[in-house]
Amino acid sequence: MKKIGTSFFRRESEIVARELLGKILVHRHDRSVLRARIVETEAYVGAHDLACHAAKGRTERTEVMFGTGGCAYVYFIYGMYDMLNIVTGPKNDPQAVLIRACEPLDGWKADLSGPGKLTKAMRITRKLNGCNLTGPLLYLMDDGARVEKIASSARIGVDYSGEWKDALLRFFNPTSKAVSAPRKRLRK
DNA sequence: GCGTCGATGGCA
DNA sequence: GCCATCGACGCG
Repeated sequence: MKKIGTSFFRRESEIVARELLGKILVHRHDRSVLRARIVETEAYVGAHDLACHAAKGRTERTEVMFGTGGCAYVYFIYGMYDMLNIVTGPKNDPQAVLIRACEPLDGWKADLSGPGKLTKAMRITRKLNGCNLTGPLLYLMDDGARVEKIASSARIGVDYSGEWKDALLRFFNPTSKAVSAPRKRLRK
């Protein structure tokens, strides 16, 4: 069981999105520790990716994505949900991986089968935007677990993104029951 | 089991 | 006026 370090995050988001499957997300909150295994991710591959928020330019909201990989990008959407992303790649290359679903660990009973559900249950909010993922609060662990097979599909909810809407940049563990709802759109 | 719809607020 | 969402509701 080892904590994941900076070099892991400084690579392309597609690679990181695949490798994050099976890794453990840890949030130390109040006096408790919330842990969950990642089973579904999406890669947003850069400013040229029209589904990536950074395609609309460098703004206060997207600023974190322009930093070096290894920080959290947490944004608020639909007036009620926070989305957790992991910034990847080098400085000034805005890439990120959206964490879409996890399985709770340590006997914790929670439904983490969706990006909004998982942040709510894990108490992850915009206050963690910009947080360094190699720090003590929010971080990732590798316990050596291997994901047998990785399934892919188009990303969810990005129909507005032209030719990018069909890119196979959603990755998930097909054996997990915690994968978010639109399992159907999988196309191998 | 499906499709549709409304909640709700920050952002450009 | 959009949204990297979710749960409730109506159907039959």
